[in-house]
Amino acid sequence: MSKQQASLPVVDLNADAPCCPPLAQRRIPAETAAVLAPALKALGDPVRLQLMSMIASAEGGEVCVCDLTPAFDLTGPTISHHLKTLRESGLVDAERRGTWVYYRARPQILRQLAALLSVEPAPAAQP
Amino acid sequence: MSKQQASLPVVDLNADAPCCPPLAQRRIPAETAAVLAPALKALGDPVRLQLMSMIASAEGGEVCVCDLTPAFDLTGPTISHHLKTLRESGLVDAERRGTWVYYRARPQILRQLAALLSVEPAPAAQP
DNA sequence: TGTCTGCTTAGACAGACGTCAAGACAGGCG
DNA sequence: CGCCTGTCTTGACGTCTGTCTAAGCAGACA
Repeated sequence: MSKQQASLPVVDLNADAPCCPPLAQRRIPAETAAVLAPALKALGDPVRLQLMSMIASAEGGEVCVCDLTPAFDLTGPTISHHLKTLRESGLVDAERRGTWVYYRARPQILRQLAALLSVEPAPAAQP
Repeated sequence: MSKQQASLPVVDLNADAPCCPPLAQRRIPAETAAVLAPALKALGDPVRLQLMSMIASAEGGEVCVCDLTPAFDLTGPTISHHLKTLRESGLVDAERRGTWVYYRARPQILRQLAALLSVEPAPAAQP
């Protein structure tokens, strides 16, 4: 097997380097949009955005579900459902240790999205 | 009453400076999530993400709807609907000039979102 | 071993979303 | 003035999403 195959995903969401130039710099191709849109969609819900923030900002890099659930006026299954969405988008990872399940962020994808949305610092009145 | 009223928007999406610290640095409050999530949701559709890219990267800073529609296998009304969604999220602005309607990006909100999703450069293998 | 706690899965339901066809409106041109 | 082109709005339809209750599963502890 060669290192790169044609069937490899067009965009590698796990790469450390930005996968693509900023959205405002060049028109992004349909394939890139199809890969990145689901991650943005996953963050497009207030509950999931807060969950993502709680996980990503957690000390030690991980947080127990038992600490996430009481922070919302939602039932356990609903929180679990949102966490599953974040998991399937590749934004977080879960691991069971004994009784509890711990979630941790995958900063690579956040970096990809931040790079995608980045804009030049300012319109900068041209000289 | 103090200078700030409770009814003021918690987050100013049009400010040039980032409204809030990165999502991974501190847990974002519910109000912030409620304001920013809709913008992410709007970008969470592949068609709208491409539209946003086409508008934001357009030369001259604006683009005619007549140039956007033929780029997709979708009907005019559907593109118009997606553009309306982007408009209502505050991501773009529209202006009619004669027969055609021109769209232009609002980079402030993109900046807010990029700042929100930004992560420290790398985990940096500790010495 | 039995039971308890914590998390996920399964099923159901109201509401929102993406898409299209048809109609309405604005502006240009013969 | 009347028609034509280009875009937006409206209404409809099927699908997806967010939420809940009920049930299932995994591990801990007496």
